[in-house]
Amino acid sequence: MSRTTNESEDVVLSKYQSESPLVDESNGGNLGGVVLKKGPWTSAEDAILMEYVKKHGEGNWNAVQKHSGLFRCGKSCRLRWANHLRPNLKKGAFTADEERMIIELHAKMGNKWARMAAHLPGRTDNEIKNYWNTRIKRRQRAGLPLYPPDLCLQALQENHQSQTNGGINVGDRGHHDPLQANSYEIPDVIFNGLKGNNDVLPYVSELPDISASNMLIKGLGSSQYYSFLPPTVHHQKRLRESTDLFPNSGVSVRNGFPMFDQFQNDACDKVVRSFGLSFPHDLDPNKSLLPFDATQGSHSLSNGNSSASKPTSGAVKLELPSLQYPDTDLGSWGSSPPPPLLESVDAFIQSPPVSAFESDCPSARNSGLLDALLHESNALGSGKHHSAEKSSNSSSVTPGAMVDDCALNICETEWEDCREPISSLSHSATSLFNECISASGSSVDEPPVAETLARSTVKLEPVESDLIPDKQKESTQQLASIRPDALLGLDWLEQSSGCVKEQAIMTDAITTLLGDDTATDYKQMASGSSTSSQGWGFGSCAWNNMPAVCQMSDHP
DNA sequence: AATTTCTTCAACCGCGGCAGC
DNA sequence: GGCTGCCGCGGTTGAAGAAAT
Repeated sequence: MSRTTNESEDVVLSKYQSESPLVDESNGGNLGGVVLKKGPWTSAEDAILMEYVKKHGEGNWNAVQKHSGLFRCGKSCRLRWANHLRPNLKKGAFTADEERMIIELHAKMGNKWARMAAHLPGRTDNEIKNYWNTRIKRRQRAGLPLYPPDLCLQALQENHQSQTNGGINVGDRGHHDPLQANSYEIPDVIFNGLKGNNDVLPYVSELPDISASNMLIKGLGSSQYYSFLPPTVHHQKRLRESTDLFPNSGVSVRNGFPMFDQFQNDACDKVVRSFGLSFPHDLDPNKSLLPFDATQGSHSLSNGNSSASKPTSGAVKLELPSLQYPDTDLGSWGSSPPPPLLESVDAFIQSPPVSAFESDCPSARNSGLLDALLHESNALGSGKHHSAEKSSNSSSVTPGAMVDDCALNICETEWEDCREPISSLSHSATSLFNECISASGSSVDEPPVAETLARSTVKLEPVESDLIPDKQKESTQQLASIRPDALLGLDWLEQSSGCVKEQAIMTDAITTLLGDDTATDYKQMASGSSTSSQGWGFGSCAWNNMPAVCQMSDHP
């Protein structure tokens, strides 16, 4: 849609110069006393610009104003040309193919709109960007994952198979074939990308060779706590939104995602994307490395204070969060409440780093949380004769080793902050979990799951396990692996607090909120997938070993 | 029918990279 | 090496239209 204004066609440009409020009087907008116009382009201006480009070709945009009499800055001209006047521009809605392409490309590249546009002839970066943002917003509002739930389930099954066959190969990447990989194993290269994306995840900068991906990324990439969640019956509004999104879809959401068929054989993609985390591939598909890219699902995630603190309702406006996270102030780290780790993860999810294969990653900033942790670890470790050295020199450290050996002890004061029940950690985790739940089909009309869960988690009310139906107990055990607090490695806190039974509350809440059917589904799926706590605990495991700002301290 | 709210997208802004001087 | 100007990119804004109330 071009919003070229039609006003008095043959614009008397001088009119704008003198009268229009849409003049750029800012620096650079006033070239030699000429006030440049801003705002919507008129068709006359378009004509002038087109004429100019015909004569002089593209480029040298700043000369446009001089030579054509167009009172627009070069930037504006370039933009207008590139987005609207350029020949061969495709107008109209994106085709299914294009949509699929965008999704794929975004998974690979993150928010590299221009690069994505290069793969979509006739489309502009702006169009793609707008499309993506709109899509994210829509799906976010709908509480839907970017990717169809059934793919999550399938991925889960496949993952289970792979786990059954090969077990979890945590930390041993030496003989790792990425293509055959455990879907959750994210190579360290991801963190190389992270290091380059300080705005997004500043806390991992300058990480030594610790396999941070083991700590963090697996948790995010892990889908157990998401994909096992039952398929859903969307409530009306959400259903409408999803059908809006995927016009071809019937009741089944799956049908609305024809474009994902090609991902069917890529469990990794499915798992990750189902969770709303898209891991950009190496541009070389053969490598199939998975630089961390998490895009969708990011709003609940990224908005650390959204879901948990407010009832989830249709009225809740889920805005795209600003990515402008304040710079980390390590100086105040020790005293400032909750380490913004998950928020940074949230931000990270929102604006995934580009593949580490891209060379344009800026250098890391030595201001990372994990960096700080490591630093402290080293300090403490040297005192305690812990093998911090080991961790810092190892390029592949198992999560367990991380905890056992790394000595990344957080001082108690820091942990005190973490314990704050309504910390951003719990918020984020709850948001995350809420995302999972809602994506699984709970509707906005349903009780606010996350809030309920959060309350459960926060209150730590003891519940007699005897009061919990067996089925729920089952679920409880399963759920223990997927609870947001578990994901955050908070298990030990509860245990140390004598609140183990609180898990039951979670299950109770889940069962209540999801309803019997879905709860049953969930239980079936859980039991069908694995009875091994390790299998189900993978996500938990990952999260338990995650940055564990929370965990690394005095864990017994 | 009027008003409000939401969605979309064109355009702007600021920043960084690069080249030329 | 520093400065300047140009270009391109990605994030954000705000007007216009659509949908909901």
